[in-house]
Amino acid sequence: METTWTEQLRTAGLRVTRPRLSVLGVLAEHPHVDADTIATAARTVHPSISPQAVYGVLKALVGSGIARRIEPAGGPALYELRVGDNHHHLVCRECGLIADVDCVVGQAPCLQPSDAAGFAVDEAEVVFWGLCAGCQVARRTHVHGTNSAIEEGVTA
Amino acid sequence: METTWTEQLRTAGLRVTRPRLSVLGVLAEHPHVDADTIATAARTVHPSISPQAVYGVLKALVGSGIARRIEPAGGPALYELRVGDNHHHLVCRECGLIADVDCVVGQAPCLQPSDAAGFAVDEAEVVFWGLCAGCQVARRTHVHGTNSAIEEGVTA
DNA sequence: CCCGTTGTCTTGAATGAGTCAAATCAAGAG
DNA sequence: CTCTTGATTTGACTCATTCAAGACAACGGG
Repeated sequence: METTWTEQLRTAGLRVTRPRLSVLGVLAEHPHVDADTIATAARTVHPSISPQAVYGVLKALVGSGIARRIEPAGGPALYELRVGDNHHHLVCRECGLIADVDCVVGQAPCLQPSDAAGFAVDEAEVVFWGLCAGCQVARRTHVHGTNSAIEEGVTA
Repeated sequence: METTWTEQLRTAGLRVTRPRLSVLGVLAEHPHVDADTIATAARTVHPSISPQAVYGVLKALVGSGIARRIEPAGGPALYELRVGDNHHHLVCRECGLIADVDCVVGQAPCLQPSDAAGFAVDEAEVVFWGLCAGCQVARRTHVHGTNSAIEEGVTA
């Protein structure tokens, strides 16, 4: 898996650079991260990387279909490497945790709204909002404090 | 319809003020508008209204369930008065036009992902991305210019 | 193995949506 | 009419993201 990054970049017509490999490394470890977290994490392996380089890399990756950008309401954009399999997301209202959901309907699922109003639909984006397991427990225990750590744990 | 705004505000425990009625007026005429457009439009009827007042009003309206906030990726937040009927949206990639879609599956539709991963889901948000009728024509006519006017037309 | 081209990264500044805080103002109860 | 309290104004500020110019490095050709 790891060794294909170089090939993937080359195939996409992109040069293989340190910043790009660093960002890909971070994305592989953390399924859903924002640009700032990527920058911080990437710096442990490539200290001189700049925030703008991260934005540039991400734009290139998204543009060539290697990564995907998701923008949950009320937060910064997140990036993930899982592309092309039309999956959706569960977002925790409390802590921001994100989990993947495979599409309920099959391959091209929600692509048919009841009334398309003349639109040529090419993508259906589905976001499920709710409370993750951890935050449900925290709320039941009446520990109403905000455990707002945005961590990645549900990878399965 | 118009006369109930006052009642709606009172029922929600909110004071009936000029800025609030102005914003409600704009929202009633334009199904999906961003805060800045609301401010501009509201100013034709209440010239002294400030942008921050609009944000405050919108927050109050959303908080009490009178309005709904939607945040399409890559653009500012939009507001609409249609609430509580669990409908979704069609967004035009080209011009930003937004149309409503009634839910395909019924009342509480997409609320059941295939694998909830322990989440307690309380809302499913669906966004269909594509090209509106107008932009399809424009593209076929090889008029590849950007007709980027964000207007409301599909209210039906 | 070195060199030049060209795409990429760095540095620094700017934009735009949205928020926060203090002071003023007015809705509506008494 | 007056007072209380919630709403609005004004102004400064944060944060994510983008733009621009110059320095740098990947990699194909010599």
